[in-house]
Amino acid sequence: MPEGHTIHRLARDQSPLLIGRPVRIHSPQGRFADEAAQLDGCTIDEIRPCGKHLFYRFENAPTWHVHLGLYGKFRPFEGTEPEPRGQVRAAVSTEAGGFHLVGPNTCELIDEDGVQKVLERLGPDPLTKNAKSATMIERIGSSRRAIGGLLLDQSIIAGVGNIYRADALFLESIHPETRGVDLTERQLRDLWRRLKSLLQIGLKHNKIITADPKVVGKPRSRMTRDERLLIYKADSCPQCSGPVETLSIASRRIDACPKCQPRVAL
DNA sequence: TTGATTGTTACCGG
DNA sequence: TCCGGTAACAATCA
Repeated sequence: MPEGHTIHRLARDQSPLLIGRPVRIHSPQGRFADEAAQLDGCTIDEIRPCGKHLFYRFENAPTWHVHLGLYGKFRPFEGTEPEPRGQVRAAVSTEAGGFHLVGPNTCELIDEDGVQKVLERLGPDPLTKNAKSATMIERIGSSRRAIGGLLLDQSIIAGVGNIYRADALFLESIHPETRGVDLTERQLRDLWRRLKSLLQIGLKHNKIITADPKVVGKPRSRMTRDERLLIYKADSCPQCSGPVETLSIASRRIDACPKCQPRVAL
Protein backbone atom coordinates (compact mmCIF):
# COMPACT_ATOMS: atom_id res chain seq x y z
CA MET A 1 0.00 0.00 0.00
CA PRO A 2 2.65 2.43 -0.98
CA GLU A 3 3.20 5.96 -2.02
CA GLY A 4 6.71 6.78 -3.24
CA HIS A 5 8.31 7.19 0.17
CA THR A 6 7.56 3.53 0.98
CA ILE A 7 9.44 2.38 -2.09
CA HIS A 8 12.48 4.53 -1.38
CA ARG A 9 12.46 3.31 2.20
CA LEU A 10 12.38 -0.32 1.09
CA ALA A 11 15.34 0.27 -1.22
CA ARG A 12 17.24 1.97 1.57
CA ASP A 13 16.49 -0.75 4.14
CA GLN A 14 17.07 -3.71 1.84
CA SER A 15 20.27 -2.48 0.20
CA PRO A 16 22.75 -3.19 3.02
CA LEU A 17 21.34 -6.69 3.46
CA LEU A 18 21.15 -7.73 -0.17
CA ILE A 19 23.66 -5.84 -2.28
CA GLY A 20 26.98 -7.43 -3.18
CA ARG A 21 26.31 -10.99 -2.11
CA PRO A 22 24.56 -13.94 -3.73
CA VAL A 23 20.89 -14.21 -2.81
CA ARG A 24 18.54 -17.17 -2.79
CA ILE A 25 15.34 -16.57 -4.70
CA HIS A 26 12.44 -18.94 -5.16
CA SER A 27 8.71 -18.82 -5.74
CA PRO A 28 6.83 -20.87 -3.12
CA GLN A 29 3.59 -20.93 -5.07
CA GLY A 30 5.10 -21.24 -8.52
CA ARG A 31 3.78 -18.09 -10.18
CA PHE A 32 7.30 -16.67 -10.53
CA ALA A 33 9.20 -19.95 -10.58
CA ASP A 34 10.96 -19.71 -13.97
CA GLU A 35 12.09 -16.16 -13.32
CA ALA A 36 13.20 -16.93 -9.78
CA ALA A 37 15.32 -19.81 -11.09
CA GLN A 38 17.14 -17.37 -13.40
CA LEU A 39 18.01 -15.10 -10.47
CA ASP A 40 18.72 -17.71 -7.78
CA GLY A 41 22.33 -17.50 -6.61
CA CYS A 42 23.01 -14.27 -8.50
CA THR A 43 24.36 -11.08 -6.95
CA ILE A 44 22.40 -7.82 -6.70
CA ASP A 45 24.35 -4.74 -7.83
CA GLU A 46 21.80 -2.08 -7.07
CA ILE A 47 18.27 -1.61 -5.74
CA ARG A 48 16.90 1.41 -7.52
CA PRO A 49 13.63 3.10 -6.56
CA CYS A 50 11.80 5.43 -8.93
CA GLY A 51 8.34 6.69 -8.14
CA LYS A 52 6.42 3.62 -6.99
CA HIS A 53 8.66 1.23 -8.93
CA LEU A 54 11.57 -0.87 -7.65
CA PHE A 55 14.35 -2.22 -9.86
CA TYR A 56 16.69 -4.92 -8.59
CA ARG A 57 19.70 -4.89 -10.88
CA PHE A 58 21.66 -8.14 -10.96
CA GLU A 59 25.16 -9.00 -12.02
CA ASN A 60 24.86 -11.18 -15.15
CA ALA A 61 21.07 -11.51 -14.95
CA PRO A 62 18.02 -9.50 -16.03
CA THR A 63 16.56 -6.77 -13.84
CA TRP A 64 13.74 -7.66 -11.49
CA HIS A 65 10.95 -5.05 -11.74
CA VAL A 66 8.44 -4.82 -8.88
CA HIS A 67 5.42 -2.55 -8.47
CA LEU A 68 3.31 -3.17 -5.37
CA GLY A 69 0.06 -1.73 -6.70
CA LEU A 70 -2.64 -1.21 -4.10
CA TYR A 71 -2.12 -4.36 -2.05
CA GLY A 72 1.40 -5.63 -2.48
CA LYS A 73 3.81 -5.75 0.44
CA PHE A 74 7.20 -7.02 1.52
CA ARG A 75 7.09 -9.24 4.59
CA PRO A 76 10.60 -9.25 6.06
CA PHE A 77 12.02 -12.05 8.19
CA GLU A 78 15.22 -12.67 10.11
CA GLY A 79 17.13 -15.93 10.04
CA THR A 80 15.36 -18.94 8.55
CA GLU A 81 12.55 -18.41 6.08
CA PRO A 82 9.10 -18.94 7.66
CA GLU A 83 6.20 -20.83 6.08
CA PRO A 84 4.67 -18.66 3.34
CA ARG A 85 1.35 -17.01 4.17
CA GLY A 86 -0.98 -15.56 1.53
CA GLN A 87 -0.04 -14.99 -2.10
CA VAL A 88 3.76 -15.13 -1.80
CA ARG A 89 5.08 -14.45 -5.30
CA ALA A 90 8.76 -14.52 -4.46
CA ALA A 91 11.00 -15.28 -1.50
CA VAL A 92 14.42 -13.62 -1.31
CA SER A 93 16.96 -14.47 1.37
CA THR A 94 20.57 -14.45 2.55
CA GLU A 95 21.99 -16.16 5.65
CA ALA A 96 20.85 -13.20 7.74
CA GLY A 97 17.25 -13.09 6.55
CA GLY A 98 15.15 -11.83 3.70
CA PHE A 99 11.56 -11.17 2.71
CA HIS A 100 8.43 -12.59 1.16
CA LEU A 101 6.90 -10.51 -1.61
CA VAL A 102 3.12 -10.76 -1.31
CA GLY A 103 0.53 -9.81 -3.93
CA PRO A 104 2.45 -7.34 -6.10
CA ASN A 105 0.85 -5.69 -9.10
CA THR A 106 3.96 -6.16 -11.24
CA CYS A 107 6.66 -8.78 -10.78
CA GLU A 108 8.71 -9.39 -13.90
CA LEU A 109 12.18 -9.70 -15.37
CA ILE A 110 13.18 -7.08 -17.93
CA ASP A 111 16.33 -6.10 -19.80
CA GLU A 112 17.95 -2.67 -19.83
CA ASP A 113 15.66 -1.49 -22.65
CA GLY A 114 12.70 -2.53 -20.56
CA VAL A 115 13.97 -0.52 -17.61
CA GLN A 116 14.39 2.54 -19.80
CA LYS A 117 10.87 2.15 -21.17
CA VAL A 118 9.40 2.18 -17.66
CA LEU A 119 11.52 5.17 -16.64
CA GLU A 120 10.60 7.15 -19.76
CA ARG A 121 6.97 7.02 -18.75
CA LEU A 122 7.62 8.51 -15.32
CA GLY A 123 7.78 12.19 -14.45
CA PRO A 124 10.37 13.51 -11.98
CA ASP A 125 10.43 11.79 -8.58
CA PRO A 126 10.92 14.36 -5.79
CA LEU A 127 12.78 11.78 -3.69
CA THR A 128 15.38 11.16 -6.39
CA LYS A 129 18.54 13.18 -5.86
CA ASN A 130 18.79 16.12 -8.27
CA ALA A 131 15.26 15.57 -9.60
CA LYS A 132 14.17 18.57 -11.63
CA SER A 133 10.75 20.11 -11.13
CA ALA A 134 10.82 21.76 -14.58
CA THR A 135 9.11 18.87 -16.37
CA MET A 136 6.30 18.75 -13.85
CA ILE A 137 5.80 22.50 -13.87
CA GLU A 138 5.73 22.68 -17.65
CA ARG A 139 3.25 19.81 -18.01
CA ILE A 140 0.86 21.00 -15.32
CA GLY A 141 1.06 24.61 -16.45
CA SER A 142 -0.07 23.70 -19.95
CA SER A 143 -2.88 21.32 -18.96
CA ARG A 144 -6.57 22.07 -18.65
CA ARG A 145 -7.08 19.05 -16.41
CA ALA A 146 -7.78 19.44 -12.68
CA ILE A 147 -4.65 19.64 -10.52
CA GLY A 148 -6.07 16.89 -8.30
CA GLY A 149 -5.96 14.52 -11.26
CA LEU A 150 -2.62 15.72 -12.57
CA LEU A 151 -0.86 14.92 -9.30
CA LEU A 152 -1.92 11.27 -9.53
CA ASP A 153 -0.58 11.00 -13.07
CA GLN A 154 2.78 9.23 -12.71
CA SER A 155 4.00 10.60 -16.05
CA ILE A 156 3.78 14.11 -14.59
CA ILE A 157 5.21 13.49 -11.14
CA ALA A 158 6.27 10.06 -9.87
CA GLY A 159 5.63 8.74 -6.39
CA VAL A 160 2.67 10.88 -5.32
CA GLY A 161 -0.44 8.97 -4.25
CA ASN A 162 -3.95 9.72 -3.15
CA ILE A 163 -3.15 10.96 0.36
CA TYR A 164 -0.24 13.22 -0.46
CA ARG A 165 -2.10 14.85 -3.34
CA ALA A 166 -4.89 15.85 -0.95
CA ASP A 167 -2.62 17.09 1.83
CA ALA A 168 -0.20 18.94 -0.43
CA LEU A 169 -3.06 20.83 -2.11
CA PHE A 170 -4.51 21.67 1.28
CA LEU A 171 -1.19 22.96 2.60
CA GLU A 172 -0.77 25.10 -0.51
CA SER A 173 -4.37 26.40 -0.34
CA ILE A 174 -5.18 25.12 -3.82
CA HIS A 175 -8.60 23.70 -4.65
CA PRO A 176 -8.26 20.22 -6.22
CA GLU A 177 -10.48 21.17 -9.15
CA THR A 178 -8.28 24.09 -10.19
CA ARG A 179 -7.06 23.60 -13.76
CA GLY A 180 -3.32 23.30 -14.30
CA VAL A 181 -3.26 26.35 -16.58
CA ASP A 182 -4.82 28.49 -13.89
CA LEU A 183 -1.93 27.96 -11.46
CA THR A 184 0.96 30.39 -11.34
CA GLU A 185 4.54 29.26 -11.72
CA ARG A 186 5.10 30.32 -8.12
CA GLN A 187 2.27 28.07 -6.97
CA LEU A 188 3.69 25.16 -8.93
CA ARG A 189 7.17 25.64 -7.53
CA ASP A 190 5.72 25.74 -4.01
CA LEU A 191 3.64 22.63 -4.74
CA TRP A 192 6.74 20.72 -5.86
CA ARG A 193 8.60 21.77 -2.72
CA ARG A 194 5.65 20.76 -0.57
CA LEU A 195 5.31 17.33 -2.15
CA LYS A 196 9.03 16.78 -1.77
CA SER A 197 8.85 17.78 1.87
CA LEU A 198 5.87 15.51 2.60
CA LEU A 199 7.53 12.55 0.90
CA GLN A 200 10.73 13.18 2.85
CA ILE A 201 8.82 13.25 6.13
CA GLY A 202 7.16 9.97 5.14
CA LEU A 203 10.52 8.48 4.23
CA LYS A 204 12.03 9.49 7.57
CA HIS A 205 9.15 8.18 9.67
CA ASN A 206 8.41 5.26 7.39
CA LYS A 207 4.72 6.09 7.30
CA ILE A 208 2.38 8.63 5.84
CA ILE A 209 1.65 11.43 8.26
CA THR A 210 -2.04 12.34 8.03
CA ALA A 211 -4.90 13.47 10.19
CA ASP A 212 -6.34 9.96 10.42
CA PRO A 213 -5.22 8.43 13.73
CA LYS A 214 -5.64 4.91 12.38
CA VAL A 215 -3.18 5.61 9.58
CA VAL A 216 -0.76 7.64 11.60
CA GLY A 217 -0.69 5.24 14.52
CA LYS A 218 -0.40 7.81 17.25
CA PRO A 219 -2.82 10.25 18.87
CA ARG A 220 -3.36 13.56 17.14
CA SER A 221 -2.50 15.34 20.35
CA ARG A 222 1.03 13.92 20.19
CA MET A 223 1.70 14.89 16.59
CA THR A 224 3.94 17.79 15.75
CA ARG A 225 2.41 20.78 14.07
CA ASP A 226 3.60 19.68 10.65
CA GLU A 227 2.10 16.26 11.14
CA ARG A 228 -1.24 17.57 12.26
CA LEU A 229 -1.94 20.17 9.59
CA LEU A 230 -3.44 17.74 7.13
CA ILE A 231 -6.88 17.13 5.69
CA TYR A 232 -7.12 13.65 4.20
CA LYS A 233 -10.11 11.97 5.90
CA ALA A 234 -10.22 14.72 8.52
CA ASP A 235 -13.57 15.36 10.21
CA SER A 236 -13.09 19.10 10.03
CA CYS A 237 -10.55 21.51 8.61
CA PRO A 238 -7.45 21.57 10.85
CA GLN A 239 -7.00 25.25 10.03
CA CYS A 240 -10.47 26.85 10.21
CA SER A 241 -12.46 24.00 11.83
CA GLY A 242 -15.01 24.29 9.03
CA PRO A 243 -16.62 21.34 7.24
CA VAL A 244 -14.50 19.29 4.85
CA GLU A 245 -15.68 18.69 1.31
CA THR A 246 -15.19 15.19 -0.11
CA LEU A 247 -14.78 15.07 -3.88
CA SER A 248 -13.96 12.44 -6.45
CA ILE A 249 -11.20 13.29 -8.91
CA ALA A 250 -9.62 10.69 -11.17
CA SER A 251 -12.12 8.23 -9.67
CA ARG A 252 -10.56 8.54 -6.23
CA ARG A 253 -11.51 10.23 -3.02
CA ILE A 254 -10.01 13.61 -2.25
CA ASP A 255 -10.87 15.92 0.65
CA ALA A 256 -10.61 19.68 0.66
CA CYS A 257 -11.64 22.67 2.74
CA PRO A 258 -13.81 24.96 0.58
CA LYS A 259 -12.83 27.93 2.74
CA CYS A 260 -9.05 27.43 2.97
CA GLN A 261 -8.78 26.08 -0.57
CA PRO A 262 -11.04 28.47 -2.49
CA ARG A 263 -12.12 27.63 -6.01
CA VAL A 264 -10.72 29.99 -8.59
CA ALA A 265 -13.30 32.10 -10.36
CA LEU A 266 -13.53 31.10 -14.02
C1' DT B 1 -21.37 -10.35 2.94
C1' DT B 2 -20.48 -5.53 1.55
C1' DG B 3 -17.93 -1.70 0.75
C1' DA B 4 -13.78 0.70 0.70
C1' DT B 5 -8.99 1.13 -0.44
C1' DT B 6 -2.00 4.97 0.08
C1' DG B 7 -2.77 1.80 -7.71
C1' DT B 8 -2.73 1.34 -12.77
C1' DT B 9 -4.40 0.65 -17.33
C1' DA B 10 -7.55 -0.06 -21.29
C1' DC B 11 -11.48 1.36 -23.39
C1' DC B 12 -15.40 4.18 -24.54
C1' DG B 13 -17.84 8.39 -25.43
C1' DG B 14 -18.62 13.39 -25.25
C1' DT C 1 -7.34 15.37 -29.46
C1' DC C 2 -8.26 15.81 -24.81
C1' DC C 3 -10.22 14.25 -20.88
C1' DG C 4 -13.47 12.09 -17.61
C1' DG C 5 -15.93 7.96 -16.38
C1' DT C 6 -15.93 3.09 -15.85
C1' DA C 7 -14.51 -1.52 -15.39
C1' DA C 8 -11.07 -4.78 -14.51
C1' DC C 9 -7.42 -6.66 -11.84
C1' DA C 10 -6.23 -7.95 -7.03
C1' DA C 11 -5.81 -8.41 -1.68
C1' DT C 12 -7.24 -7.22 2.73
C1' DC C 13 -10.00 -5.54 6.43
C1' DA C 14 -13.74 -3.46 9.13
